[in-house]
Amino acid sequence: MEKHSSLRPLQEVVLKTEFGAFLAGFSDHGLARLEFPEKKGRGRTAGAPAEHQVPARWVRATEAALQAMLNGVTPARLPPLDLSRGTKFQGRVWTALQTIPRGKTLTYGALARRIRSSSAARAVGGACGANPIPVLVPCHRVLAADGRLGGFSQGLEWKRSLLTKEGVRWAD
DNA sequence: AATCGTCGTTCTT
DNA sequence: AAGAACGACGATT
Repeated sequence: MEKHSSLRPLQEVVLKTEFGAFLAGFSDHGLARLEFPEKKGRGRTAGAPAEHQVPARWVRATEAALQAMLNGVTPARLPPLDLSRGTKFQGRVWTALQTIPRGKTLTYGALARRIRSSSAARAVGGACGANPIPVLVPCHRVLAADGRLGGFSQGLEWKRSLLTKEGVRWAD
């Protein structure tokens, strides 16, 4: 068995969507990272040299799931997710995030309580920001306690867009 | 609106 | 190996 796949580089695959080209990073265990489209123009033309080393169904599942999520629809199924690359605490947060259903939200504080770290709301925010698979691991469903959006590492526009498509309303 | 408590992570010694 | 600094926070004043 591999001693620690953490250092091994991920196999990168470009995912073209109607919202731009995302970059998926796969480990031996599944999807480990998802990068958003580059800001201006400059699409991802990457040669994806190692694409053939990634199971085709993982790629297909990722594409389909991403496509669904970007349209506010719950994916029928997800590719295997490899969330093993974070700290223990981050792992708990990322796991908890996956239990928030479409159309629902939690506050950072509520999420903290859910993982039994009731006073760690702020740290939870940090872990959300470190979420390696945004969108599929729905960190956009976490709002601030005052009903406002809170932050989003990929830019608040994405958070607004995703939540709107999921029918969620928030405070300005 | 300003301040302070809290806690995991990251940067500095 | 500590300690300081830093946030996608929250409660208080």
